[in-house]
Amino acid sequence: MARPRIKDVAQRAGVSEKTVSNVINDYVHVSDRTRRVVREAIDELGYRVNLAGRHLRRGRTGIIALVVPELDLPYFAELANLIVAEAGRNGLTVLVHQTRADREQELAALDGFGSDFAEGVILSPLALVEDDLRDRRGSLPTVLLGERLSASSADHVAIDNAAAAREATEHLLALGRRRLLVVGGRDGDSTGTAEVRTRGHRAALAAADLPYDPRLVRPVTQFATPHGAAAVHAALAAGLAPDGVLALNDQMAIGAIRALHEHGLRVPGDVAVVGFDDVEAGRYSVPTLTTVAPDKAAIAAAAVAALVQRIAEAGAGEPVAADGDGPRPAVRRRQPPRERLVPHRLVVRESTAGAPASTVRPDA
Amino acid sequence: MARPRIKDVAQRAGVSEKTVSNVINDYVHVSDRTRRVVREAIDELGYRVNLAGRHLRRGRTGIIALVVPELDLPYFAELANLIVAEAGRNGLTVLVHQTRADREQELAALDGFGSDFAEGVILSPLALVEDDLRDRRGSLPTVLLGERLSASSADHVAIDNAAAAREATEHLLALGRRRLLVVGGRDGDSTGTAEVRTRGHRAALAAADLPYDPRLVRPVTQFATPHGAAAVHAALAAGLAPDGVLALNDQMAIGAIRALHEHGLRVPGDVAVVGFDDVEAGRYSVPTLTTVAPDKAAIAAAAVAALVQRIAEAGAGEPVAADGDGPRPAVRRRQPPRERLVPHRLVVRESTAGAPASTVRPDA
DNA sequence: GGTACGTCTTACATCGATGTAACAAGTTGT
DNA sequence: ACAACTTGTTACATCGATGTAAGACGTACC
Repeated sequence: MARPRIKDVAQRAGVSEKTVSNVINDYVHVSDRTRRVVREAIDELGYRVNLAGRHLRRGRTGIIALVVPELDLPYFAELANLIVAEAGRNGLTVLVHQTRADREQELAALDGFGSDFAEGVILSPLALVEDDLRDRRGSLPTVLLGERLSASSADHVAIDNAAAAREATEHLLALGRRRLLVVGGRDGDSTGTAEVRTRGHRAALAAADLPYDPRLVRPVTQFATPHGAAAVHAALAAGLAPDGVLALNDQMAIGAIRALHEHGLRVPGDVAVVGFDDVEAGRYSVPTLTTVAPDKAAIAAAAVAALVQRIAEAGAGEPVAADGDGPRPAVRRRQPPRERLVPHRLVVRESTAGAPASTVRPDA
Repeated sequence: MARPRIKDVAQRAGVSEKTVSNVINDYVHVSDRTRRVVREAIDELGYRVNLAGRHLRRGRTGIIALVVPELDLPYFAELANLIVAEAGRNGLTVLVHQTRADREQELAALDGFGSDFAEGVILSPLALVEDDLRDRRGSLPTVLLGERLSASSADHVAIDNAAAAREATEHLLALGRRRLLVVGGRDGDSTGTAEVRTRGHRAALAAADLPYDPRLVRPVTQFATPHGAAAVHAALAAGLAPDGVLALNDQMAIGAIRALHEHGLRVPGDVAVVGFDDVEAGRYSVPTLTTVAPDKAAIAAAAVAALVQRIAEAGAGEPVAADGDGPRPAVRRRQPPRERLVPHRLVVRESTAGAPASTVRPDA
């Protein structure tokens, strides 16, 4: 009736509980006969190991948290996808949380949600400020994605946003576009994604000896499709007549294309559009979307690798499974935060090239 | 150095471990003074409850698994989003897994991934067949989404797919369209999504006294954008000249629009297109997409509610936290599987209506 | 004043799995 | 045949938190 325990398996197989445990964990010194008998008992009872018990004893849960602003933003969905897979390869299970860009939620995530369930956190912060990260007592191993928080004590994984924005802008300039609208852009010297990309954009303008018009930089409250559309509507209504759009993510680029369409402007004929992220939707939109493609698999791999290493470092100082009172292992020493830059490339498609491309054929 | 335990808090506060536990769990009979002292000790040490220990003792983990084919399919991402939120409201944490439509993975999910960590599973099956669900010994509480498996012992939540497909088809017929291509359709009498929707489509044709042309039903191997595009390419290449497309999800509809565009056909002028799922991409595509919109929030709510109930039923028969050897509670009796239909509605947009719609403005 | 009761706190056992150390058996060498 | 190993198995303590039952303390009432 109730779920069988190791004790039940042991009784049925006529061995001790520890022997069953040894079989389950592929301990070497178990005779083949015993092993077989235990396996049979396990099968007959439908026994499955209780992770609560195992985790308690082992001191490890094998669970990490992935914390993103919105899971239904395609960029984060695709990234979550890759991170779950990568974590699986490392024997870790991923708990996905979303914060809806709420600072309290992001702080809770850093704190392991008030418990020490997760062993580490991969966090894509939006609302946090640097002070939030300065002195975190709980100090759950943490890796940050995207936004950089300079004062932080956590590792950070991202593309070179300034260089990427600069390349995207140079691409538009090379096409002869001169009045470039930056959708989601924001002036300032903070380390936020919007600011860093805007600085890259300005660097490209400066390098080409072109003037910078602040009115063409349109901040948004969210990097979402409707906000991209609204920014374009507002810009056009304000009499600005852009011939190019640098949208700081693909969602906003798609919104921008939509808005341009509603104003009777052709893309790329009248206005060329570039996005960021290379989400799938941009590969099948009309027109297809030129975009800065981060190597998402590399981001996932780097983030998981960094977290695994941090967890190992943190665990090294703790008496994880040391019975008795032997001497403690070497004292843990916290390593300084690491910065990992991941490659990106500009993928040119119809929204800037104008050349018709054929849809990829699936299944041979 | 090492993470503080209840024992450490107790020592610091000068009380017993149980008293600390009582404070943490808001037990009533604790004096205000003691409560305050304990709270201070907790704060000073940065104590956080260890969930492994708590779960072991309580016999519950508060974790459910959500298992979907692909997290980066927008439909599942949006649904996951809602389910995570809904589960949170019920005090449950969600572990997200993806199966990539692999039968082994789906079976592993039903089995709780070989452990009894999760208390229940919400599964969107693609590769499972009915026999897989017939006699599951582990019998983790399970709720199925989408595909219906008639012989199953699990609850099921979905929209009325046949009725929805019928309504979508009737909409196309009402516009005067007569040669309707069914992208992703499939003849047969199974309970798979493709078959059920195709039957709904045929019912609409029959009700309108229109002939059924099997060549216009194009099966696909995956409900993904490129497959939708490929199906349209193939149909046009085969000389079929549809004036309407019923794509069985929005991803394929977007692929279909893309393919039609490449063939110089206008949407909806030459060909009207309807999709399923109402994903965000369809609200900002050019043209915007007419689609069958399932009430996703209702799906999430129904799925979580059903699972919560199943978990409660399953737990009722187990000696969850009964110390000693008192009499067991009443024997658990398994309830028959429940079928929950969730509302849907047809959202008419440009891809069939042709009337220009204005982009929604965000932020007031 | 003494008893009965209510409030607050504690000692202890327990959830399930596993590391440690000890102990049977069996093997090898001399 | 006996010591010195190796191999296979077991008893027991333990991870951290909490339910149970019982004890300590205080108050109220007769």
